Amino acid sequence: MQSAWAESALTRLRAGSGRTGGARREVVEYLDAQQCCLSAQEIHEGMRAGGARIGIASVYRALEGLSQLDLVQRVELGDGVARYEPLRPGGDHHHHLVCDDCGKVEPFEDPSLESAIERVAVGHGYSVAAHDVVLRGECGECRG
Amino acid sequence: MQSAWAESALTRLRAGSGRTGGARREVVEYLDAQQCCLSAQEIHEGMRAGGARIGIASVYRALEGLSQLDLVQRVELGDGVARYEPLRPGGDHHHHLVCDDCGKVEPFEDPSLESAIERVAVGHGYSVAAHDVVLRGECGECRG
DNA sequence: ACGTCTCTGAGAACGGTTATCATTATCGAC
DNA sequence: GTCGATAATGATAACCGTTCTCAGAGACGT
Repeated sequence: MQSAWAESALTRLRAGSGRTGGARREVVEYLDAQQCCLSAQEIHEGMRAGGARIGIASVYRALEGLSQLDLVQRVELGDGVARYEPLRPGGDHHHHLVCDDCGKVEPFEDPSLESAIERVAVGHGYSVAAHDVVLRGECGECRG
Repeated sequence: MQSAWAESALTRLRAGSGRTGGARREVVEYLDAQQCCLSAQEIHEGMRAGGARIGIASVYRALEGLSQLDLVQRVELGDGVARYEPLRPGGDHHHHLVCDDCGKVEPFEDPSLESAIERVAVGHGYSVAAHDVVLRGECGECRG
């Protein structure tokens, strides 16, 4: 059973070069089961733990291809590692709250934030393809 | 002639350990003359080009200290390198527009964006210490 | 000026990401 | 189904930004 996202991702990847090897398909399926962003290394370890014999290079290649097709969102949370998450059409567009203490990452969405961003982009003559908003601080638990 | 920011930065760096070597002072002075964000390597090269015999390690150390004191803002634009810019009190709090084509980085500020962020933080019980907003796309020139 | 202790700078080490390359697997043609 | 061309794969090396190490230099109190 595959979601519409996974199906679309495989189709569009295949359209690029005519072929789809096993590695890219497995990456798509693994990503499809995730809720929030993961680093390339986490994806690699998770897939190996699940029995896949995939190489780290293939994970990066798959993510690069998916990113260029706007099928995954590349997210930088400020710790120097890139994270990735599926970009489902019309779906749950969100950003991230990061706790500096415990490292917890929490998604959020806010329509007024989105409209403010859109206003800025238009006002500066930009055609904005992507935007990241990262809030860092202390979460409720760490504040005690 | 030093700005209030440079003076405050040197005073507060000195308060930390009691001493201020030449390297940190030169980094502060160099940063003080900048308009927008620079990477550590750009800062290093710029200072060497200006005749300073500073090592890259000292640049990173100075930036780390300044960052902990909230005297510089660390900015990630999504290309995997950290950039830094002076954080002047009460001043021009801004975020960045990045052109995917020509690489141009342009600052912007938007009060309604700030208030939307503040609302999100409060709503999630976070005490937000910092936030980054990065918009990526094509600038007016590259769109033709 | 002296001694102590921090800062400094060169280079090594580190970790995430990208490039290389021999091998494997896919897909169309037959 | 088999074959051949060719893209994908995975192990490893290379790369690059950042951090660590350490001997030597410099700053500060006396």
